[in-house]
Amino acid sequence: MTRPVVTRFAPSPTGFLHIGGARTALFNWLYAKKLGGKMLLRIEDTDRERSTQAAIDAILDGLKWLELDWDGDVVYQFSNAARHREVVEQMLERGTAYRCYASAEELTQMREAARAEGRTRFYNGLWRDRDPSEAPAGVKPTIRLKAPLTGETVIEDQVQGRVVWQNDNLDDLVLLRSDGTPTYMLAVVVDDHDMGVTHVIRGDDHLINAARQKQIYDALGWEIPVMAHIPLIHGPDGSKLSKRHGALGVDAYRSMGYLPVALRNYLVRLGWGHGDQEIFSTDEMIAAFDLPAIGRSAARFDFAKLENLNGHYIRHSNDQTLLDSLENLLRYIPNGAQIAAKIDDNKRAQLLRAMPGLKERAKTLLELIDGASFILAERPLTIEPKARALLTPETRQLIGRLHGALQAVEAWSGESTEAAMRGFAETNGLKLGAVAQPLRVALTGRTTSPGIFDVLAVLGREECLARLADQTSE
RNA sequence: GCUCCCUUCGUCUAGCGGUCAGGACGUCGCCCUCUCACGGCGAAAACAGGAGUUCGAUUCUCCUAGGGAGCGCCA
Repeated sequence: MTRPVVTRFAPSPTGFLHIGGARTALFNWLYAKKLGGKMLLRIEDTDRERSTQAAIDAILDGLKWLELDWDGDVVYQFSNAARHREVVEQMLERGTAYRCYASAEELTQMREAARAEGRTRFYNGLWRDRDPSEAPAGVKPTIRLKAPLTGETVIEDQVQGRVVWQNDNLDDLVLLRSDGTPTYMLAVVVDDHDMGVTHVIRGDDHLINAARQKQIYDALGWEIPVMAHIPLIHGPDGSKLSKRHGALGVDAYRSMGYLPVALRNYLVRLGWGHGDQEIFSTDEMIAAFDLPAIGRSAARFDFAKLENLNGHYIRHSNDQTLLDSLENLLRYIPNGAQIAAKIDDNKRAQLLRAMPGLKERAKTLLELIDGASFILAERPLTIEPKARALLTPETRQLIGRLHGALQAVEAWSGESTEAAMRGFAETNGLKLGAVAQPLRVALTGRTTSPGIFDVLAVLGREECLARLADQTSE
C-alpha cells in the first residue's frame, strides 16, 4: 500500500549551487536513500530570462562533487510547458480557473489598496466571475486559479507541524502568464504530480507556497505530497545568507580545501541532531536521518566547526586517497598548476610517505599542500622570517656539527637519524629541542613541520645533508 | 502594514512536566612533547522577557520583544 518514496531537488538555474541548496539536496538524498526510494533532479527553468546553462552546469558539478547522485535523467521544467497548458485548459473547463484581463495599472492599484487596508490578499476578484464577453479587445489574459474565498488551507508539515492559513489571506494566483507560459506555482504542482513525487523537502522560504500549491492540488483533485520545510541557513552574523552577503557556491568550498564527506557531515548537523552524535558515516547518516527530528529555527554557518570536522576527516582518510584529492584540487586553486608541475612519481612517493605526519596537522587540503611544501621546495630553501630569526651564528655553527653527525649515518632512516641526533644531543649536553629546531629550520625553512625524524627520512640522506650544508656557512 | 515561521552556552545542538540543563566546535588552563598539530584532563559559558496552566515548567497556553520568510504575469 505504501508507494516507494520519491523526493526531488528542484533548483532554479539562476546561479551557482549555494550552501543552502546543497543542504536541501542532501536532505532529499538522505531521505530517499533511507526509505529505499529515489531522488529526482528537476531544473526549474521556466524563467527564460534568468536561467543560464552556466548555472545548470555549476549546479550539476556541485552535486557531483558532493557525491549526491540523482535517479534518472535531469528533468527540465520548461520542456513540460505544453503539459502545463493542458492542465490549465482542463481547469478552465471545470471552472476552477478563469481568464483575467486586468491591466498592470489595475493590479498595482489593487496592491496598494490592499496594503493600505492591511489585507494580505490583494486581487479583488475583478475578473473572477465576469462574463468573457466583457473582455477588452486585443488583451491577452492571464489564467488565474479560482481559489476558495472562505475556510482554511492546512498543511501538515513534517518539520513545521500543522500550519493553518485563512483562505481570505490567499490570492487567486496566476497559473499561466499572458504569453502562455506557466508560472512556477503551477509548474511545480504539475511536475511533482507527474513525476510521482511523494515527499517535498525544501527551504522554509517555500512554506507559504505550500498553501498556495495545496489549493492547486485541491482544484485538480490531486493528492498533495508530504511536505517538509527546512529552515534556512544564515551567515555567521545571523543575517540572511544571500548571494551578495557571503553565500558561496559549493565550488568555493572545494577550492578552500574542504572534503565532500566533511561538508556533508557539517551540513546534516545544521538543523538536525541525533542525540550527542557529531560524526556520521554516510551509512549512519542515512540510517539515523529523519524529517520530524529537524529543528525549526535557522542555523548560522560556522566555519570553525566545519574546519574541525574537515580536519577529522582528513586525519581519518587513507593516505593515497588524500594524495589523489590533493592532486585533484590543484586544478581548482590559483597556483595549482605550478605545484602540479613539481609533482612527479618520485615526489608522489615522498608525499605518500610523509602523509601520516602531514595529515595530522592539516584542517584543509590547502593546509595539507602548504605543509607539504618542504618536500616540493628546491634548494636553496627560502627561509621564512620566523625561521630566519633562529639562524644565528651559533646555530649555524651547530648545524655544521649536526651535518657532521648525520654524515656518519649510513643506513638512513627515521630510527637511525633519531639515534644519531639523540646521541649528539647527549654528548654535547643539549636538550633534543635545542638541536631539533635548528635542524628543522635548515631542512624545511620553517619553525613548524611534521616530526623532525620523519622529515629526515622522507627527504633522504643526500637532500638532507645538502640542505644542512646550505645553512652551515655565513 | 498584513500572513506565516522561529527563539537552550559565542556557534551547532540534546532535552519531549520533576535533570547538578548533557554533548560538540570555539575560548582559557594543565598534561604529553623536537616545533606545530593530534591526543588526554579540567574550567568559564545558555533556557529572550512577562503572564498563566500545574504540586512542579526549558518543556503546555497566551502576550511582548527580537529574528526570519512571504505578500509578482521571479523561482
